[in-house]
Amino acid sequence: MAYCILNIALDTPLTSSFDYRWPCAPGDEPQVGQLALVSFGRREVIGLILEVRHQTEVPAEKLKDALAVRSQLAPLSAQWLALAAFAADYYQRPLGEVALPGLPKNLRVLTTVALDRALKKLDKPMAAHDHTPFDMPALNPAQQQAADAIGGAAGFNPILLYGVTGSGKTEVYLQACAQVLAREREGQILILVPEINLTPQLEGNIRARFPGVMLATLHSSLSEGERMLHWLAAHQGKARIVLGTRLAILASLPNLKMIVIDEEHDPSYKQQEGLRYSARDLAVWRARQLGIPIVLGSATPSLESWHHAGSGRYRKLELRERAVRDAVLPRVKLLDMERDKPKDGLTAQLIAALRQRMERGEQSLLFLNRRGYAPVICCESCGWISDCTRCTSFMVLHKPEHRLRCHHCSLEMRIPRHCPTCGNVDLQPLGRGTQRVEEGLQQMFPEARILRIDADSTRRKGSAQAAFDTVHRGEVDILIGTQMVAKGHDFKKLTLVGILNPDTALFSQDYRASERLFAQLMQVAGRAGRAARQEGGSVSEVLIQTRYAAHPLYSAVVNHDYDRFAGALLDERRQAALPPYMYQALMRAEAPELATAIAFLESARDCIEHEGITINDPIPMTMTRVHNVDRAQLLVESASRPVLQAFLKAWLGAVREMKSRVKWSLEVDPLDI
DNA sequence: AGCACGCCGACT
DNA sequence: GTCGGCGTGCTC
Repeated sequence: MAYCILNIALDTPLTSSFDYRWPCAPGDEPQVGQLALVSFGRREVIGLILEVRHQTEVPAEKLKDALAVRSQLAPLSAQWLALAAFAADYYQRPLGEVALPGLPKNLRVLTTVALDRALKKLDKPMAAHDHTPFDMPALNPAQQQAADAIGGAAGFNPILLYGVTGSGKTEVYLQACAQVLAREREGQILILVPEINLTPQLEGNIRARFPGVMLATLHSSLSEGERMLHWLAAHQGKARIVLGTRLAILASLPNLKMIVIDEEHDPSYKQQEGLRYSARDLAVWRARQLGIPIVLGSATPSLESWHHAGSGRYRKLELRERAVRDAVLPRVKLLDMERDKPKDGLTAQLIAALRQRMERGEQSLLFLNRRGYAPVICCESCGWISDCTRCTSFMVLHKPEHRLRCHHCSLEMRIPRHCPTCGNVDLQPLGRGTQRVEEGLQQMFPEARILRIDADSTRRKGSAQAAFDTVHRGEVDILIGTQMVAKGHDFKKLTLVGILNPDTALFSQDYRASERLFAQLMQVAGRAGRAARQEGGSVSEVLIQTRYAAHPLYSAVVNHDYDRFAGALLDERRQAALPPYMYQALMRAEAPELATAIAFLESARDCIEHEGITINDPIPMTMTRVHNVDRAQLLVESASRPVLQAFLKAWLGAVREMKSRVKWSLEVDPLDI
C-alpha cells in the first residue's frame, strides 16, 4: 500500500513538528490544514497537518502511522494557518500550542460516527426566525456618521471609535454590521467583548436585530457540545456573526469581512497564562492580513491605540455626547478625606448623598476594588499581622465565613482566637473590604436594601446574573461591589456612584497603573445617569473619596478629559522610553529559593551577544513568593520591534540549550511589570 | 506538558 | 515486604 508522510504540529512545548505515515493512494493525500488523530508517546492527540510529503528524515523504526484524518472537515484555510504561524512566531511558542488548544476538544474525543452526526445537525436549515424587520433605533448625527464610516470602509482600515460612556457605541457597531452584512452576501463579522457574562444584553440585542442571521458565540463557559457546534458554524461560514471573548480571535472564519473590538483597552484581551497573546493585537494583524476594516471602541482607549490614532495609523471617530437625549455625563466631585474624615470608610458628604438618593427612590453604587472584610488583621500589642505563610501577601479576613484567606494561593484558616505570637486576644481588622463597607452601611441605613456583588458573593454559577437582575428590577437601594460592577451594566435608576479608596493605584510601581485606574474610574463613573433625568430627580453624580484631591489624574476624571490625560501620559512614556515607544519582553523564572531564580536569569542575561537591545538586571517580582515558590523577572527592551523579535528567537534557543531545571517562561509585550 | 520508568523512605 | 515520593527522559 502506498503511503505519504504527514508533517504534523502537536500541542506540546516541544518546538519541532512530527512526521507520521498515512496509507493512501497517490492523488488521494490529505490536505494541509486538516486535522489528524495520532498516537504520541502513550496517548492519542489531535494534530494539525502542516505539510504532506513523500519522504522523511525520521528513522523508519520511530515512524508511526496516523490513526485517522478528520477528512469530513474542511481544512483550516491558508490564511488561518498564517495567523497561527504569526502568533506562534511573535509570542515565541511552538505552532501547535497556538493552533490546537483553541479547537473544540470534541474534534479529538468524538468517534468518526459521532462527529458525522454533529456535522449533520449543522446541515439542518436554521430554526425559523421571526423575520419581521426590526426598526433600527435612530442615531444621532455623530453616531450615524461613525456607523457609515465604519460600514462603508473598504480594505484594511483600523478605526478607533472613541466615545464617552453611554454614547451608544454598541448601536454604531450594530448598524455598521448591518451595512456589511447587507453588502457582503456571505460575509462574516467577528465581535470581541472583554467578558461575555458581563454583556448578556449584547447577545440578545444582536439576535433581535438580525433575525435570520446565524450568530455563534465563543467563550470559555460553553459546554463542550456547544463549543463544537459554534466553532463548526464559524468554520463552515454559516455563522455570519461570531461574538466572543479573546479566545475567539483564533476562530476559523473563512469569510471574515469586519472585526469589532468593544472596550479595546480592557486588560482581559491579554491572556495571562500559557500563550500570553493580546487578542486586540492579533485582531489588528488579522484585519491587515485580510484587508478588512477593524473597529476598536472605547471611552478610554489604550495608550497604544491612542498613539496610533495620533500618528494617523488609525482613524479616529468621536462620540462626544450620550446617546439618550437629556442623559448627560455625571458630575464628578472629589471628596477630600483629609478634611472630611470618613466614618466606617464613608465621608459625611458621601453619606448625605446616599441618604438623598434613598429618599428619592434612586439607586447608588459604591465601588471598592477590594473584596473580603479587611485586607489584613493585626495584633495591637505585639504588631503581629496575618501574613500568608506561602506568599508575599496577607491573609484576608472574610468575616461571614469566619476565615482568613490568601487571595493568591488557596491557603485558608479559622480566625485565630488570640495572637499566635503573644497570646493577646484583641486582634483588629486593618483596612476595609466590600464586606466591611456593607456591614457599616447596614448599621447606617437599617432600612436600606443593600446588595454586595463581588467574587465571593457570586461564587455559584448564575448567581451574578441573578444579583444584577435584582438591581435592574429596582429591588436594591445601595449596591456595593468590586470591578465586577464596573463594566457594561446599564442601571436606569442609578444616579450616584461613590468611589472608595482608589488612591493605592496612584503610587504603584507599575507604570500602567494610572492608565488602568483612569479607565476604571471612567467606566464606573459611566454607570451613573445613563437614563434621562427624571422630573425632580437627582443630577447624577460621581463622588470620589481621596487623600490626594490635587492629583492630576483626578482633575482629568473630574473634567472627563481623557484627551489631555492621555496626551500627558504619552509624553511621560516617551520621555521615560516606555511602551508604546519601546518594545518589551519579560522573562520570568521561579524556584524554591529566590537566589536560584535570580542566578538562572543572570546566566540567561549573559548567554548571548546582543546589539540594539537592553537587558536589565534580574529582579524579584513585586509579589516575590506565591504558593512557596519565589519568582524573579528579567526585562528586555528595544526601540525596534523587529530587532527585539530577532533577538528573542536567538536568545530563547540559547536559553533552552542551557538545559536548566529552573522553570521559566517568556512574555512578549507584558502588561504587568 | 504528559506520562513512563526508576530508585529510596514510611506504612499494612 | 509494598505504596508512593518526584528526578529524568522521551515523545515522529
